[in-house]
Amino acid sequence: MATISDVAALAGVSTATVSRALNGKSTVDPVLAERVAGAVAQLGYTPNGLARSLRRRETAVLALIISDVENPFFTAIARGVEDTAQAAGFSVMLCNSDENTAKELRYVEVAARERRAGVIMSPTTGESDVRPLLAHGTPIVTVDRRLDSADCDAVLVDSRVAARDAVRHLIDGGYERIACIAGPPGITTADDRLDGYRDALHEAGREYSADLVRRCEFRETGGYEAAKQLLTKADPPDALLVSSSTMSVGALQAMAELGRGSGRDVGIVSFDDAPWATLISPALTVVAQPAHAMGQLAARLLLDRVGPGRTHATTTTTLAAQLIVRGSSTR
Amino acid sequence: MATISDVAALAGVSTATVSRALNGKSTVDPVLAERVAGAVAQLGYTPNGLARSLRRRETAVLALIISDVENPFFTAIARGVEDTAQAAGFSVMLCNSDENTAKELRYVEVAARERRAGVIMSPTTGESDVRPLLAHGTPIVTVDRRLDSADCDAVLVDSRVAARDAVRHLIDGGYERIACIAGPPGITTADDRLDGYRDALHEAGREYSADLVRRCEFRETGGYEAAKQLLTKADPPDALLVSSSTMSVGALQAMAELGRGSGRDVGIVSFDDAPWATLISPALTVVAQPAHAMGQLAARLLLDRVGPGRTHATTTTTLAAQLIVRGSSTR
DNA sequence: CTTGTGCCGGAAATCGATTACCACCAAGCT
DNA sequence: AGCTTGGTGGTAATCGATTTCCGGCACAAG
Repeated sequence: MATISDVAALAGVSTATVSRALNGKSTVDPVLAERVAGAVAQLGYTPNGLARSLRRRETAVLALIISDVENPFFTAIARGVEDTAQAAGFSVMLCNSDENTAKELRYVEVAARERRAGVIMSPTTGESDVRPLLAHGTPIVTVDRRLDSADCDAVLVDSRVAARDAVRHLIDGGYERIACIAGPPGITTADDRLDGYRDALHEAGREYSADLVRRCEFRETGGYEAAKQLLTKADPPDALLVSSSTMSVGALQAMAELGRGSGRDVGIVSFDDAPWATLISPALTVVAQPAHAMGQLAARLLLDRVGPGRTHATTTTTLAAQLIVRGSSTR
Repeated sequence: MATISDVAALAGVSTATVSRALNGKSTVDPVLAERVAGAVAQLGYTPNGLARSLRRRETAVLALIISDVENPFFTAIARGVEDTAQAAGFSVMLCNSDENTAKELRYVEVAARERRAGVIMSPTTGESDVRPLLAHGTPIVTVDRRLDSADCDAVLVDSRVAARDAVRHLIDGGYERIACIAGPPGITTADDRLDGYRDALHEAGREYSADLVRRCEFRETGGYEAAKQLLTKADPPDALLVSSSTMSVGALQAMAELGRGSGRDVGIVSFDDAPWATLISPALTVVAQPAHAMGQLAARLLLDRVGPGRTHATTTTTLAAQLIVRGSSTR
């Protein structure tokens, strides 16, 4: 493995000159620069990024901690983050927390230990432990979910309003018993969406009933179980507000098994637009979230804080979600 | 930022002892170990992973270079890789090459520069440049696609046979003019699937016609355009073999726009099982690939090569895909 | 001709850990 | 008693780059 000393020896200069020639910081005699370039090529020298980062006390790597890369919503965020980061010369380390605070903390510790330039996370809970990062002054930006345990930039969607609007839409459509399949307690978006659901019922003068609420993981099986339970009750709901597209896959499967068509029999509105939403019949009404843009923005905010003393006040950006009405929410 | 020297000073011992106490390599007097632990806690010390990696000449980070995290097939692979890596104490750096050899090479260089422990990649072409990795002896495992430019472990699916079987199935179902929507030339799976398509036609004594083949990106828009072109021909096909679920979304959209139902009007078999495959009507016949298992296996193979002189012969594992017949391929 | 002013490149310090090597001490053996 | 042995812990080298500091040289001004 060629090192900078090997290059220096071969080029007949000092390591300092090699470094200067390669980084173009200070001016170097063109003749020497040429010799260095030749030696680099001849040896196939690749600078050791670890040594460089150690000396410079900075890395060009961001960590992205999300709950699950298999969830298309987070995938779109990841894509936005990666696009922006890579354009700025940064790499992205991907971490799946699986909504598990222990796993999340482990990744936070790794990010701190490896001196990542910054961290973008969708925290499992508002109280997730990020002290290892705070101790190092590593900038943090949260995306999709709030973090109360630290003061940092946040890129959110107004889930509560979006959920309220979705339920209003169902109410306007004539649905009488609207149920809510919500995410696990403690996850800020899950709680917010449930609050929005309540808001809409309240506005319409309807009673809120815990009977019509199921809380489960943001996964297909969660949606399946929840929908099955709800629809096999003695007095089943005639509409569902589902908190993610992954859950909707399960919910729609349960409906199919039970012979309930969407729209006419059971109205359904799902969070997250999915590519397949228009392929099913009737097409799925969704609350589309600007996931890719969220990722991009989060990355930009984070990159703004990377580097020396960039400590402006923290910001919270709340983007609007868009209700896209299709056939599944009309009779 | 507390360093090991700070800890040593506070505990009244040398840095060597701190290191030994923390890493449990050599035995350390319990009294001193206690003092070290106290100092660590008091200072909130986190070891600098860069310094450690530099000295140890090894890192606990794998790079995963795939074309697109938004493609569920690759996402599933990523998940398999991450699960296995994280269980072994490794982190995963995610890179999107976008089927772009320049971008791919950039990531290969980063992986080499940052001395990643190993690289798992789905190369854009069989000739992708991985010399920077070879120069460092960084182990490589390819997943889903072959790499001819280096001798490394590979985890593949027998795409050719799978495609052949899928087309056979369509032929048996009575379809007469079967078209193929294939991926870009140069991508090994794309070429293999096309070969399999040819094999089946040949076996059945049918003529191969380039007219019935479209090559496009593994994306929704690619599938859309290709299907639209094929189905608006003077003599349109009555069945489609589509090379990925992302393309199928587009193809199904095109079919819907043109008023062609799947199954009866146009038979369709798609690579990659998708969660929504059973939600559409008729349900989509697919060639399911064991993506998660592929990721796990690739990670295990890679981890087997990480570390000193683990240089056993390279292996190629070819997994079978499974044809899951549903309604979209029967009249 | 001397002094001042840049500029360039080399020597060496530095980043923060791990680890080779050695000094020291206590215990065991002849 | 003297020597060996084994276990501990400190000193300093080391990983491979970047960067500070300084010496030497060239050129301009006085």
